[in-house]
Amino acid sequence: MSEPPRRPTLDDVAAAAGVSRATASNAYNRPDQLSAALRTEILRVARRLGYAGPHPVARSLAARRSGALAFLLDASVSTAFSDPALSITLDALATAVAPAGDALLLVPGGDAAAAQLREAHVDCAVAYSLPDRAPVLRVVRERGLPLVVLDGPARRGAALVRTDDRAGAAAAARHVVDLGHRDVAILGTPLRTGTDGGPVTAEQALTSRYRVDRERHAGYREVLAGAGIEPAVWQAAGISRPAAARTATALLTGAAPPTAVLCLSDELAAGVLDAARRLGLRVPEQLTVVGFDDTPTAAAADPPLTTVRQDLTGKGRLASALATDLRAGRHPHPPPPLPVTLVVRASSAAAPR
Amino acid sequence: MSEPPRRPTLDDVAAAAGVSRATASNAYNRPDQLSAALRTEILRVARRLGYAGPHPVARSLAARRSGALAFLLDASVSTAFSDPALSITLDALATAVAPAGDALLLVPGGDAAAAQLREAHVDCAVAYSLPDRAPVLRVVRERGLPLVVLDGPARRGAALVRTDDRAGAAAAARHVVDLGHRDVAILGTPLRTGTDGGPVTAEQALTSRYRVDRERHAGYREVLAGAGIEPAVWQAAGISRPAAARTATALLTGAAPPTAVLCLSDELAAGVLDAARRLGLRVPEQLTVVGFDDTPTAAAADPPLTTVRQDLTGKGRLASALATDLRAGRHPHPPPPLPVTLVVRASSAAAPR
DNA sequence: GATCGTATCTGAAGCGCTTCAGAAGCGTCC
DNA sequence: GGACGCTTCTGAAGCGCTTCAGATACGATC
Repeated sequence: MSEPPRRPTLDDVAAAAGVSRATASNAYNRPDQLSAALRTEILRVARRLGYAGPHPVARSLAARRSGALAFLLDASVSTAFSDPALSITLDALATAVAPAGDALLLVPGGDAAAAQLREAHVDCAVAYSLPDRAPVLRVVRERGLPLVVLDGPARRGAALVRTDDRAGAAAAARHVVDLGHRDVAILGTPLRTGTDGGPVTAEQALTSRYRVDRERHAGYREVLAGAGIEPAVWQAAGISRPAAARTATALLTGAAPPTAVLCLSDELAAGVLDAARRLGLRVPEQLTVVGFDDTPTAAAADPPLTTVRQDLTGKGRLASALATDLRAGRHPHPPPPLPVTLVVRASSAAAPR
Repeated sequence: MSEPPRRPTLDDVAAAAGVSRATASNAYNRPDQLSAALRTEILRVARRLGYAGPHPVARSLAARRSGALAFLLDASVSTAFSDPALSITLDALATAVAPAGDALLLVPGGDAAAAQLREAHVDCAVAYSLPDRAPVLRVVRERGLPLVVLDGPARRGAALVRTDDRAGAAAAARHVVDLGHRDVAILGTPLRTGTDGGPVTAEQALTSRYRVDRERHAGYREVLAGAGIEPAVWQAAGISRPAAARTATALLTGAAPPTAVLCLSDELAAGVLDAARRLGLRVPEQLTVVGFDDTPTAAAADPPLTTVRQDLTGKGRLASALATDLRAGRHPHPPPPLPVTLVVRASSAAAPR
């Protein structure tokens, strides 16, 4: 194995073109600072030497900016991405930052997250629905990184993007109450990792580590309590559709099966539909199921899910805009919560009598 | 808004601790190069000053390594992640590189991909099932980045991780042939973007831009042709389950409905199950459906999918190992194709007579 | 013809760190 | 008592680039 030849640097290009390094640099960064002819010549020489452009790391060091944002996840990659709401939001964010040449550095949850972020070549962090005391946020503070928080937790100095989850949940609950349901269950995400799923107390649900979950539970409860309904609250075995199906099977075959299930996400709701189908329960005649988020899963479900729509794409784009402000040293006004809409489809109907 | 105070540097720490910069550096990077007592003292001083550790970018420039790999996707984030096979592979890769402090920079397909990679602070790239002439690979070459290719396309100098897709497809086809099916359809991924889905010729399928697809189509064809069967080959409207369901509805209600559908992924197969259910077709009695990959979707489907298992986690781990070799300047031996296994579940049965 | 503005290019000072070749100090060994 | 080997620490040379304050040249301006 021969030693790989040293890659050319900007100095090599400058020397070969007979100009100063500053001029060679300007050929790449400030075309208006040199004559067009010379610029062309420099780029031609660069190509001849096999120079691929200024070294990104050196460029960042000198210019004090890096072309990447850290995207902080709560869970492992496969777990986090088992809810399409994440993909959609992330997609919008990635698409919004791409034109500026920026990319996203994926920092999954886990033991290594803090160390990864400590070494990350980023000048901004975007947190996606982290639990209240995520250790990785400490590194964000220590490094003094601008922070955009999606969904929570709130942090001083950070820009918070949130949806009016409570109002959305309230609308969903109102919907099932109006349909005459009295035996209502709420299916939420796992309150702690590694659970098999099952009933929890309303208090436990309201003190979830995730802001979004707390808000949604609170919204449901608000309306249900107002209607004199004490819902059964269950945590699913995971956030994926199959995990929800497992838990829903237990819920629907339990001692006091509900006639309506309010779910904290569309994936969970789709899992409930799967479980109901296997149990021979007809939706919506015998069981009403309501989701949350209005991901493609909702419209494609059988029957199509009644759900609470939130603008996931707008969320990602807003995060990008806030990150841009923060990186530029501007301190944007806190945006208002993004609105939600109840979308009534075919998975909800009057309570069986 | 006051000017933010300049963040302390290693020089500040060294000065405050009364040592040279080299020693302060060693406190972080080579604990064996200084006395434990002094090291503790230096770190104490650092904490007092609010020094968060060596600046990652400067560190990378000096040490000539960066703590990140680029993960190159063919499509947008939400599209790419609509197949869990990607999440699982990516998860394994991310988990494997995390202990070394490395993270993954997400580079989605699209116009900005090349520019993003040109600016990326990475010292290795991992390509996930890119089409044959992905423009982003040109930047990989220009920058001289080590490259690990998952599934394809092969590139000289790159480490290629592949699965024995052809054998897997052949096994799936053999299975349905042995069950007596003669009217067989193949449901593949879109051959070009933006298609509505529909029939394609066998030749078109065999010249897909994706190596994996070519191999799987070839494997099916090999066995089917040997049995004298000319399958109907369809491309789905997308790689997601709902997209597959749409196309499958057309396929199953067409002029010559198949009794068995071989699908290029589990998501596609799940979509076929959805379509069949809505059409009142019983699986497997009236229709046999076979998937590919054995993602969690397969086992959780109703009925559970017969599919071809490949070791997605192992694939991600192998990619990590190869990347490590490449980054260290070692040139690993080309690994053999990862093995596949046919997993027979409840979605396949003898052809209706 | 002196002054000025403009377009173009350069020198040099960093950006914040790693690392290598020593230097210094000190106990050991024969 | 001098050579030797350790451990511990330092000086200085980069890593490859951006950018700012000039320098230079030249046609325009009054």
